[in-house]
Amino acid sequence: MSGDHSHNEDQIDYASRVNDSHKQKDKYKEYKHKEHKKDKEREKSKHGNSDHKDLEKKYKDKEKEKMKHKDGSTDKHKDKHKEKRKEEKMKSLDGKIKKEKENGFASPPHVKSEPENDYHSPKYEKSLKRERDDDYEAEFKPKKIKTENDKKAKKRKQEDEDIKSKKTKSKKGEAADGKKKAKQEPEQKWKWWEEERYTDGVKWKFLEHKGPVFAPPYEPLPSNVKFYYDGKHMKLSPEAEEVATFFAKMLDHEYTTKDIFRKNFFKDWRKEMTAEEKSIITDLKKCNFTEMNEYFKAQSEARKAMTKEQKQKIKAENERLLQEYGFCIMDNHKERIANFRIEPPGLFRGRGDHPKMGMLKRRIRPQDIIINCSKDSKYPTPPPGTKWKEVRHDNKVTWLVSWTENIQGSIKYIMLNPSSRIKGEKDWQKYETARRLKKCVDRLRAQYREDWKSKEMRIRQRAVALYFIDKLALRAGNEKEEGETADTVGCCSLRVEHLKLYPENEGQEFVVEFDFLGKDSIRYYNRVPVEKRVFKNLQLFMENKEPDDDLFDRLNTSILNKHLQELMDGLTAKVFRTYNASITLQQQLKELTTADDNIPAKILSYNRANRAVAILCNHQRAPPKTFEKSMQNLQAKIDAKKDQLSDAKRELKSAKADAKVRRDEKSKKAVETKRKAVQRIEEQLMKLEVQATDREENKQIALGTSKLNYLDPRISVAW
DNA sequence: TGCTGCACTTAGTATTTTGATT
DNA sequence: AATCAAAATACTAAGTGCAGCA
Repeated sequence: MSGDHSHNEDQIDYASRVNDSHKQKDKYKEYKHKEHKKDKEREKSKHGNSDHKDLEKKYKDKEKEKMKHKDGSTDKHKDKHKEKRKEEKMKSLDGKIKKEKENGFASPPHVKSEPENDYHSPKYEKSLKRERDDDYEAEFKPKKIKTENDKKAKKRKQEDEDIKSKKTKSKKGEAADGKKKAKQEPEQKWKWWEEERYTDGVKWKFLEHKGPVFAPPYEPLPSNVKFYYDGKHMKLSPEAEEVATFFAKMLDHEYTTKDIFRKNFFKDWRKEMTAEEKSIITDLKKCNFTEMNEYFKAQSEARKAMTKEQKQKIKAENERLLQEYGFCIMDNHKERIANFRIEPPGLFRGRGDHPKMGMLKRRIRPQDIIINCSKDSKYPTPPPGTKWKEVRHDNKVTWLVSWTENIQGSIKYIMLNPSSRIKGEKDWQKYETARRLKKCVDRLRAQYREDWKSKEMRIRQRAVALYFIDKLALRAGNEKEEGETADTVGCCSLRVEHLKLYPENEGQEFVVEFDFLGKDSIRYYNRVPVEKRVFKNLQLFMENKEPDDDLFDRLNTSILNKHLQELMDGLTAKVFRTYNASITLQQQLKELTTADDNIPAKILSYNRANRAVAILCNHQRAPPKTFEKSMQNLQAKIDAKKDQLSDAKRELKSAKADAKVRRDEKSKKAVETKRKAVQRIEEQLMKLEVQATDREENKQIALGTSKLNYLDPRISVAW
């Protein structure tokens, strides 16, 4: 990697959501670190379903398999499973895998239900830590590592099981006490990543599910909750009332102050009114929803104040629903569905300056629903007296249910959970592609640098765009329909008005300033020095153009992607984001960690690295609502600690003085104790302070997204 | 070549749960 | 037991990219 591609955080300056101007006052500072957050995360990690971590394990295993193959096994399949079995010893599932293999994905037979909670030992990660000096690369190193690897794997498995079955709460120390008696797991996780994938476009052979769960019907308000128009009480028809409640529920939200939102809402609301209502209600400003609003607030208060039993009951009911509708059977396996509930009606909450915000999102009925399942499955039954729009059997797609949404006219789907085979495989592939990119990225970079000099405008534009995508991790930037969505852009759709060129800026040459709204109307602001050629090209591209003209007028995403496809199979613009996020993580980890750091220090480093990635990808969030308050609380804690510290110090002093006079064992001991106390408090204080800085720094940065979508779990595992 | 529709990933926010602390 | 922050999860909007068509 050439030097100018290292993404360091000072490249990226400050960014914020523009449509929320009060939130952007804080400058992005040099980030510091957080100690405990991750600490806790790892140390405890009780409840499973951390899909991500789960995946880490899967990848890990899969990789191991690959190594084995390289080691010269001939018959992939069998060997694979034999070895695996051996490894897993008595794990009770002998033959299971094999069977699956054989009857492939025939219809029903017996279905194995996967334990839905995939626990994942945090310790497991630790124990792996130095296992491999992995590189973010497709290179496997079969040799020596293998044996060691296997051993550890065994151990890890045990731990894994152990944790799983025990739901242990105690945070154990180091890996040492991890592997007690490994309990036998009755239910074995399905290791889809050890199986063959479908090749042709087929996504499954058998699919059975119960269909979606519809939103509960509207419950009219009690008669004492009134709506007033122009000061006068007015009883609304149920249809109009329902829509009114949508608005009433949002009264505290900024949305309801926005003109577009109000306008759209009012227009759609009127459509639901009776002729009479329509004739009376002509001005939203004269509508008084406060009683309704208060009613809903009271409702949610009441819900919070419910007794344990009541809460239990609701929980149980949810659980029942989940058990019944939350799973499907796909190719012999019971898999979790991500979103089995149909989106309830409400007001559309577009992000940024969305022209359609406030529009009524219709209630979805069975006759809007398309069911997808296999022919030989038991079809889901529509609610009594209703019909599905269609039942189809398309095994080239992964969705179970779809419907067309009325705001944008786009299609919504019900699909599987990320832990499912179908999603996991895709995710795995994504990182594989990114690894392949690593192998040829140098060549690609050389090429686009060359292309900056091309005689053809379209090639130059393509090359510069690619440079941005690579260096700054910009998104591709498909064009979008004007007026249908918020005005946001990505690389290919950048307009002249989105960048400023400075031949000279703060001591640096050829600085480009980006300022635009990207996905979700998150502001991207960055000032970055570029190479002279790029700069000259940009000047050229911007010549004689209006601010709202396209910067790359000879380029769009499909041209760019077509080009990328030629350079490397499967390469598209977004692969660069994955690649650069992952490589940044890896670099940062390398840079920040020293081999013999203690655990907290390592965790700290991991967090920093993670944050660097989030900054690179411009992942932001609105500062949490309770931010100010929680900050104050923390500050109070710090102050208290400080007091405590000075007290302790004083005590230490007097103890010392005392010891000097008395010169006996007892007083000496007392000094020691006091000294330790001071030390302890100092440590605690430091921790708190770090926490404070960290929280401040993290205010606007969202770490989750990168962790979830961009960072190859193998890097974390290897580390 | 451009357009559109579809399928799927990525994203931020809202809500719920957890677990630590007082 | 009450409170609160953080983590996990639910939700759904907003992207990407491809295929099929004219």
